[in-house]
Amino acid sequence: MPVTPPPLDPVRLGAYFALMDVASLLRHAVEQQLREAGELSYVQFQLLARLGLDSPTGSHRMTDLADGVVYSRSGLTYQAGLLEKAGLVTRSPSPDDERGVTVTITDAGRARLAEVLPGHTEVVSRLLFEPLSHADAEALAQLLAPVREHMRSTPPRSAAPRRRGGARPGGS
Amino acid sequence: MPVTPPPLDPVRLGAYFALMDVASLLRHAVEQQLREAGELSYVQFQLLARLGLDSPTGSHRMTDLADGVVYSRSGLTYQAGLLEKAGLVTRSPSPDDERGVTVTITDAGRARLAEVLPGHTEVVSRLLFEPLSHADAEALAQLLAPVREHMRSTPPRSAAPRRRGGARPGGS
DNA sequence: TATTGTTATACTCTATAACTATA
DNA sequence: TATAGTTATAGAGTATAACAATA
Repeated sequence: MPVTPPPLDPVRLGAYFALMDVASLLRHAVEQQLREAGELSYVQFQLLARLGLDSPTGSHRMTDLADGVVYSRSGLTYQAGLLEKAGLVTRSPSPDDERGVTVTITDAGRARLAEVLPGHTEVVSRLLFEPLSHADAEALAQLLAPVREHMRSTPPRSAAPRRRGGARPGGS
Repeated sequence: MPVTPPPLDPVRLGAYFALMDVASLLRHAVEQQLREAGELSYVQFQLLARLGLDSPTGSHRMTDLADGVVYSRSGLTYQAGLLEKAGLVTRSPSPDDERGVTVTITDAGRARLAEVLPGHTEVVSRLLFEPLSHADAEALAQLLAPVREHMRSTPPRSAAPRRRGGARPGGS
């Protein structure tokens, strides 16, 4: 019998809705730009960016790639499949673990990324950062960093995908 | 011939990705909760919340509802249709403008909202606000408020849906 | 037995364009 | 002619479950 939690105070409620609105509008704009400039979905862009910018080798295991980008394995397989079909990545069995698949960005993938990046930057700068000072941006980053870590380390509350029924939060 | 815009500095880049990550994780969690607790999508929840919490009368014109919640008219029609089918809202011709449609939340809609709200609050509190002080939340709200306004007032850059080809940003 | 990844499938959501009706 | 909304339709994306293969 869960006790009714205290409702969000107006300040937090406002912060929550502002966050969702801003992210939603930004994502919509960014997806449009990515689509028009390079036929990429945002998820595909994230995958390419991880491979091309984050990784020195240009490679990642599927599992590592999934982290934070996608919420189901099959979703990642789907997106990676699209990228592969477009010639932007290759997939090959991981050398050390035969179960694993290593995804590697191709030259075409890097080229596509480079093609898309300026416009992407432009949209983000214009939409998100135009009304923010550099100090604001820094403050924003520092506010959100611990939240991101917290979210990533917090179990999704239905951690075990093996359970059959799952806990139905039903109750009254 | 657009000059290559200056790339985002690391601070802004970090803020951007943190924002997108946080919002994405939060939305995912929230959608799951809404679905489990009340068979609602996030968009449907937003619509109900606007009608039930924002509006004193419990009514809104479609056009007003669309604002910021949905990016195409047909999308709103679709979601409003689902809500109506579920008995959570009603739709009727607007009294003053025969073209318009007024959407009104029903008692069942309010009940559903009340049913879902505690769990919703709980998820947001736990995921988003646990690592933030009240002052942090306030700072976040104040940083995002002008961004939201800016985004809302910035034309989507392809304002005219009448154009056929559209400008292909192609050319490298 | 646990983990990695794929496949099949079903479903939700979104967007475009064509259309109707009122202002 | 412009605006409000609906419909038809098509496509993209997601998630679940069953499956195969390796650790």
